[in-house]
Amino acid sequence: MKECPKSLIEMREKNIGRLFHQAARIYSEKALVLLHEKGFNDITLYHTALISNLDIEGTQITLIAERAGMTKQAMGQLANELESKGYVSKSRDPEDKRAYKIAFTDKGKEALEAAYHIKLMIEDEYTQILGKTNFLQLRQLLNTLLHSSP
Amino acid sequence: MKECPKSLIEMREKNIGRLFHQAARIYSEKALVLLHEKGFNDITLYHTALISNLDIEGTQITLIAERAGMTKQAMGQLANELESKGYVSKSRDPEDKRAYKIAFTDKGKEALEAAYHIKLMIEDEYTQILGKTNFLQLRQLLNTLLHSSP
DNA sequence: ATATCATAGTAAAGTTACTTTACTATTTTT
DNA sequence: AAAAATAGTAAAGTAACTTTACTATGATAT
Repeated sequence: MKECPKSLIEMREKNIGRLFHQAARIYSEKALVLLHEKGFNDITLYHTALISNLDIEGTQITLIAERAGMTKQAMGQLANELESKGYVSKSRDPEDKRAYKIAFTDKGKEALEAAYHIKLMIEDEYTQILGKTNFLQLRQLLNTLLHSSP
Repeated sequence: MKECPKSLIEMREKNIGRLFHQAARIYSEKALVLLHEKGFNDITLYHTALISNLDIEGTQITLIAERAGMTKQAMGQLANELESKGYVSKSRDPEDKRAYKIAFTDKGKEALEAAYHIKLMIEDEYTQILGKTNFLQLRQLLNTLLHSSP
């Protein structure tokens, strides 16, 4: 019978990976609830893969997919869904007849703006918990980690 | 035509929620690659929902499910998969004939130990990037955030 | 003691968020 | 003008779940 070091039991407590996951999940859930409360209740977290990679002046599906790190098929599907919900428009790119330009509709811009305010609200909440300096340092540390990790 | 404040464009850069997500994803992917390299290549991230909530002395399916925040059906399925892969055993709980006790096999304990070393390796890498004090503070700040956020 | 309610787990179907494979319509390169 | 690359679509498949519905056992209330 293999023995199991005590440390393995403690392992779960402070694991930085788990902390990242929990933090991410809590943030997402909170943001989504608030977005739904503001009336945009047909948006899921999946949709944000498109929304958060769409430029104001419009973007091709393949480029959005690349930015989001997913296939163009999946992004095409997302674009259709968000188009039918009225958040984005889909029009032929005049410079390339194969391509489409996905762009925000007015409703889409309103949702984006709502999302921005929610972001500010949550950051405010975190600042109140941690203090301004600590919050800024948390963000800075995460940024450093992500930019230096290959 | 709705106008779009400039700040919305910058919004994506420093969003703390996105930082959490990216950090979590990068950590997970790295950990999984290393675990596969150590020979445990039939484990997915999904499986860690069971593994990381299993006590050394064995745990009932329903309790693991509760800890992982998922249904007992899903956890039952996970338990069967990990049993067939040889990482956990499934035996009737002598104190409750309805229940099963899921426990690590020797192979499971080896995988857990490997996971522990991988955790240490990644933390070490992060410490080298950020410095010891900063790394510890990052973990502390995340802990504070998660424990005070309702 | 026994009816009833709760709990542990299973079975099967459905859903979401994707990927893979295979295709068409243009554009670019040669 | 032919060949190769690119933008997008279509349809099927997969992973990671949940929902609904069930059985077996245990706890509680009379």
